[in-house]
Amino acid sequence: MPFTYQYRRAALTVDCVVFGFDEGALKVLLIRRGIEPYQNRWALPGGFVRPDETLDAAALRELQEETGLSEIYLEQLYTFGGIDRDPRERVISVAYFALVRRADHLPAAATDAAEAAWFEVEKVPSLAFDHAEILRLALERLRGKIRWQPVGFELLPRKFTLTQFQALYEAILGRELDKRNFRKKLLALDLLVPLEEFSTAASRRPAQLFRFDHRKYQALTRKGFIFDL
Amino acid sequence: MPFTYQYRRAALTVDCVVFGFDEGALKVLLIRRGIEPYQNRWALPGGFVRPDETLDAAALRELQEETGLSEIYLEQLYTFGGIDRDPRERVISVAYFALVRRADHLPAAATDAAEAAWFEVEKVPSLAFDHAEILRLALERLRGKIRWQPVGFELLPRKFTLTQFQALYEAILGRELDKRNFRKKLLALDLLVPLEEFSTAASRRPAQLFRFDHRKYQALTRKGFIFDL
DNA sequence: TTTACAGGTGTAAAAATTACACTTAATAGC
DNA sequence: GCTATTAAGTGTAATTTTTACACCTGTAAA
Repeated sequence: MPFTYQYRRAALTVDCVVFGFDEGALKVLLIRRGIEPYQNRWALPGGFVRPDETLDAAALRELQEETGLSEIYLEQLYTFGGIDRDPRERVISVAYFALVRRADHLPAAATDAAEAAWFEVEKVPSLAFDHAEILRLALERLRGKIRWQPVGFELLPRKFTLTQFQALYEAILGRELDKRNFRKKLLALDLLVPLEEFSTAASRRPAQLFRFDHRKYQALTRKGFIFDL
Repeated sequence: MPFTYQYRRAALTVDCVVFGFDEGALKVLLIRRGIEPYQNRWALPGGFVRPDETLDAAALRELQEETGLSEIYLEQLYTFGGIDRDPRERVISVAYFALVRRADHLPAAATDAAEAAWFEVEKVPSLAFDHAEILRLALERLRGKIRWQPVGFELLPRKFTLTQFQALYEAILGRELDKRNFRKKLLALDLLVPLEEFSTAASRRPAQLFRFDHRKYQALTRKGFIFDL
């Protein structure tokens, strides 16, 4: 027990709200806790920040360890410092939210023994700690953010159709959008590159595939832009 | 030295970016550090979070102690967890941003021995730690936020003229706004209550005074509204 | 060959935003 | 007390943006 301090110190954790889009629904990745407290309850992936690790690095590492995810969009959300968040002792949690391409990653758990699963955001079970509140805030942030920055790209496969894109936005915003107006505005941003390919999968008319132009996106992001639907 | 842990633990602080509006300019409150590190440098007001205190409570307490401010708008901004932020040891800082009515409060320092002063946001001196980055982020947040929520009210006296309001927005956004259009949009929000009073101070035509309708504001805030200028 | 189904496209009406200039009420200086 | 100065206050027309809306196309399955 080598580390002693004059005053009590809180433990520091990160928790990640990982969103994915699949089967037309917005989903969130949860893990089932193997230990007390809240044993067997579903919770957000997360864990302790190591002494020589930045907060961002801790969030990335935990995601990698618990879910096998890497190369994902990650952004700090909010820091939760309620006194009795954790029944054991005082724990401060820096919450992150992440967006992943479901298609790129394994269906559910990856490495750890812990069970992991995707839940539709409207159908999550009772969560451990204050994780329900963290999830609520993350959803609010995602819904707000998506109107300013087309972060939705992070949730779609690298090649996608406009219909897929619209379905994603409708799932996140929870309302229907006009097809023609949606396409008009989206293409007007000049961020999509039409490919010479068409989706073949479905048994219907093939749809043109697009990819996202990261260069133009970053240029626009620096200047700030509006993407209101 | 009674508190011992198996692993090293970071210290936890709060830092506050306090904005005020005065003499037509957006200002930020800084204190001069009395001790090392960065002795005599200007820094954001802040300090350690106590073991039984929420983060919000710590921010309010520090503001009260260091600047005498109370009853102010306060919002969590971001958490800074760089490894070498503080040369002494690892310190995690939860940054807040605050908006205060300059007229309601003392010109500068209030209680502590430390010197405190307001600086125009474009003319801040070199700051201690990573406080320049925190300030930069707070400014960005304020500029973004003010376009969605009329938080500017928090910076003005309780009774104000439309010209004062416009000057505040111009100072924050850093560009001139059209007087007629500004008034049209602002009054269309139906959040201002015209008073039967007129400003007498200046040596010119008296301007009508308004106050802010908190009830309508809260109702609108719940639904979400846009205030684009 | 027909049917089912998502893909794809343009225009007109309505609403919001922008640009713009003069009169008014008070004080200060002569 | 007359004049100059200063900010207060006010409306409309042009432009731009947003919204609402319906039919034809291409493929696969029946």
